Amino acid sequence: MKKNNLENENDDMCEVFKSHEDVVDRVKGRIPEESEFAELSEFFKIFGNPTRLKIISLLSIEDLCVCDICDALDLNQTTVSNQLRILRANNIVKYQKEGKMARYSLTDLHIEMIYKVGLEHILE
Amino acid sequence: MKKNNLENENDDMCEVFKSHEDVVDRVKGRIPEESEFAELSEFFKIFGNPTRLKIISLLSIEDLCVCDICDALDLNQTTVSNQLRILRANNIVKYQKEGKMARYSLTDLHIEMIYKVGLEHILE
DNA sequence: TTTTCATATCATGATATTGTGATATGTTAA
DNA sequence: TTAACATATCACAATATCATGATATGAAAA
Repeated sequence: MKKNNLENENDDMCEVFKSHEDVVDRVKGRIPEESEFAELSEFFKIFGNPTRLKIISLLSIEDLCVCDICDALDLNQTTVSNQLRILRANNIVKYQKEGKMARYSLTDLHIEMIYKVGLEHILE
Repeated sequence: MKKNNLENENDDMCEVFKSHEDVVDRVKGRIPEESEFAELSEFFKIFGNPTRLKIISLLSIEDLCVCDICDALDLNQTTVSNQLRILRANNIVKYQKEGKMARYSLTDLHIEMIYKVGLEHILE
């Protein structure tokens, strides 16, 4: 039994979880699907770790082999390799084998953009 | 005792964690400080949860009260309120009290940009 | 007052993520 | 072959995060 009378346009009451039905209906139809939110959150989760961010930061300057990343960040090889695996699995870095070495680079410009807008945000 | 001879410019060996010293020295000087990576990863961590992304997605369409968010996302009030607290603490949403209600909105355009670039990335 | 409602905080068990030691793989040099 | 090296994978203890029930706060209505 909902109110049909519109005698007050600025009625801001939510009346026990019934909320503003018109507003709710409008926005509900304009957001992505469940599965896309799941995928997107997995993607952003990758940026939520300082080690991975450092790797992304380095690779936004130039392509590097695993060994150089370890050295530049003063991290052990297992740690870097593990994080690179996660970055690869999430399509954030790619690599090219060169003999014994693996040269890593960022997958595309989206990655660099997100990293830089984030950095801008926290520095402002 | 490092090699000084440059007889081979394309020498790609890393010689046991000594890596490519010139490259490493160059990039090391161009990345942010430890504390900034910590802060930035905390910031991005917020985007790494589907519930919070949904809230961000809704608020990128229009400002909403807690009740509307619960209803639009079919989530219980505690969950939404908890995530809003995290979003507030991380400067991702702000709110305005209007009587009993709290009307939430995104803090600034960076948030919307990051959300949208991420969505673009996973949809391509 | 007291009641009702919108929102916030606390506490917790379930689950996920972290860095790292041990070890494996695969490539090149000897 | 064997040895040395660059990188990858496995396993796990320590830690962090999640959703949610119980409860608190604070504003407006009665």
